[in-house]
Amino acid sequence: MDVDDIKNMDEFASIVGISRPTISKYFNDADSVRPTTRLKIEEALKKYKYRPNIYAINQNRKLTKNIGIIVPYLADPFFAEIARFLERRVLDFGFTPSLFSAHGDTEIEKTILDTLRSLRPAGVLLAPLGRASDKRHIEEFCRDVPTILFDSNIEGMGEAFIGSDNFSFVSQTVEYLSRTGSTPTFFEMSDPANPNANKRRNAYLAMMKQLELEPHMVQIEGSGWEFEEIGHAGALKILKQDALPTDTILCSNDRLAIGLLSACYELGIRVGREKDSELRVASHDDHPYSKFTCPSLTTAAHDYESVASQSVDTLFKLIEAGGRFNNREEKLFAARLIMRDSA
Amino acid sequence: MDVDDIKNMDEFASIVGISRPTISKYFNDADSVRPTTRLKIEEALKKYKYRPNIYAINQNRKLTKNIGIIVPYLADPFFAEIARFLERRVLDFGFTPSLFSAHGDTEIEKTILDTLRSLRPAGVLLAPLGRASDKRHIEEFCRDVPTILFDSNIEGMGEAFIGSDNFSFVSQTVEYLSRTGSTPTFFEMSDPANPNANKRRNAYLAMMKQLELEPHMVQIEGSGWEFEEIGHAGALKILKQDALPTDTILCSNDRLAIGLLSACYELGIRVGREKDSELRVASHDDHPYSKFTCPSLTTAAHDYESVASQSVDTLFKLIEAGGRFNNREEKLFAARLIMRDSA
DNA sequence: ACAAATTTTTTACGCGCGTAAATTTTTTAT
DNA sequence: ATAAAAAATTTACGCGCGTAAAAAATTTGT
Repeated sequence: MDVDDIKNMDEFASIVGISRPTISKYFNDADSVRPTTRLKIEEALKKYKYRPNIYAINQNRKLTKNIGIIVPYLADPFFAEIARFLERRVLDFGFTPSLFSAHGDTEIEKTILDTLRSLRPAGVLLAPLGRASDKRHIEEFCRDVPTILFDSNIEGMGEAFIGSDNFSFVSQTVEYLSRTGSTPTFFEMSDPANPNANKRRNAYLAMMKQLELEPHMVQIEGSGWEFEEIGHAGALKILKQDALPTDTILCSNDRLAIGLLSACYELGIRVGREKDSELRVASHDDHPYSKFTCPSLTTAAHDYESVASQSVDTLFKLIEAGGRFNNREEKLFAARLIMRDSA
Repeated sequence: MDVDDIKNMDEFASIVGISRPTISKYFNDADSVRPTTRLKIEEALKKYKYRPNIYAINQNRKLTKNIGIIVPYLADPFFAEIARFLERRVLDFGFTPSLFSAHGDTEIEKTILDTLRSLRPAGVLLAPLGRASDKRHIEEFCRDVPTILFDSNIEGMGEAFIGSDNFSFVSQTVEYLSRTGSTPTFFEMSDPANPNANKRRNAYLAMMKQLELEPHMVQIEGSGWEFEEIGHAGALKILKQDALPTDTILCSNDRLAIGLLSACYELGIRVGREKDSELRVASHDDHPYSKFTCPSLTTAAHDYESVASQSVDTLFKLIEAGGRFNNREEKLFAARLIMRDSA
């Protein structure tokens, strides 16, 4: 039955009746031993449920089976969601994911990097804070640890970047909005920390030029990661002074839109695509809550699954390649327009 | 300058000119060595930035400096938020937090427990799935690892439980709602997985009895952790058939309320405490997004800070006590009523 | 059935650090 | 200054496992 007082591989080996090196081989790769011995080991494993000491293993292996996952802000369900996909995929490869959140803080991000380095992970999936990141620190980290960046790109950092194609996001929303109604006004933070925000701004300007429309920008104040609060406060200010150039708003991201929609509600502004609506609102990200805003939010969706899969696959390709690529790959996934009630 | 090719403590010791055991002592407790030697070590540390191998340390120490944190569903911002508090507090103690999410899945929770056990953590903070948890598995885990439960209680599991006082939540909302308007109807899932949900139901019934009011329950179908979706679908059904016994709804938790409010919006039902409102809605948790619902949600707030602090403090008390308490402590924190626009 | 190829066993060392015991050095108290 | 106390050093062993090399056993091909 359950006899689990086996404390090392030697004991387990003598119980199974197989030498320790063979047992060791089995745990490194179950297929590297003869089927008959594998069976013997696995049956003994059920009876005695012994597990090799993870610390002893990692001390002696050049490469651990740990994969670090770092996100900038875990309280944002978008990152929680993508982290979930990443974790699952890492487990599929037989590796152990370790999840960290920088909580929007530069120093915490640095601490995580240091902690992670001492864990000697096989590789790391990093979604950096962006502008707030300590680039030198990240660069130094990437020299020691095979790292793939995802979601937020920082030029030259890491061996590859996997993310979403911001132009694809914005071009679809802009095209849709301008085709079905008035010209969209771009609603964003004046000084965004996230590089995607800048790319979206540029994409908006490029699209408006392409469509030969006059661009309008509303840039609100605020810093940090409390985007809903920032969007709410900024929208209240703008809406109260009736300073909107058009009656269609395209938010840089869904979290700002959530704040904006709540401000509209407070002020009694009817949002939607119906005839009696005063304002249309669309956005980007397909945040898990964008389905439950009032009205539900028209947005452009990330391909979570693809970004996560590609990130993990690329990381393992990198690990197999010895931690270095010849060229820094960049892979971007297109957005999918989600039409709901807000626009 | 930066010379970081020191690979073990022996090398570092000879560079500093101090014996290895003393260096080892320093890393275990910087105050355990003479101030002058401490200074020597710390200056060398800056020049050569050596860090002891974490795996070698943990292999030889009976107790690691790891603290496991397990939450049932990290995509719920409530858990992301409390995890953030917990992490910070654990770091304050000089320990390393490892965060895991069961993603609402029994098997994942079991896997996490197994992984964590092999990490030999000094202690674990566990918010279990609840009814979906494999109790035998958790019980077995708690025998090996000093564990504190938080948020969701499972009788007898772990050495202590820290959470919120569900009666405090419900008594305040019920009292407020019944005092200022019509009798609240309790809105919940018919078969909730979370033990807090059951406690809230009972608290509602007890409070209604105490106030000598007739209780009304609306129980909606659904399973899993997508509470917004469940609340939305359930509310649509109820509202469409006009089956509400009163014009005041008290949701079991904010995530259900978020779904319910979006359903109300879709159906054009005016929610709020103004004269022309048709329905009042209140809830419990003070979910990070409850400020941005339409209308903003009147709710009862957790004392995040206290629950987190108390959980971590209790865990370290447990660790110092050798992993066992004589009595299983239970500490509950009261709620704070947050009045917003929905009721 | 025999040689060749494969797998397993035996033996042995090393990883980096914790830690105990005995000794030496330094600090503190009188 | 001297004895007592505290801290540091020396020495040495152990933790549990990876892994290399050589020998032995097993499997495979013919």
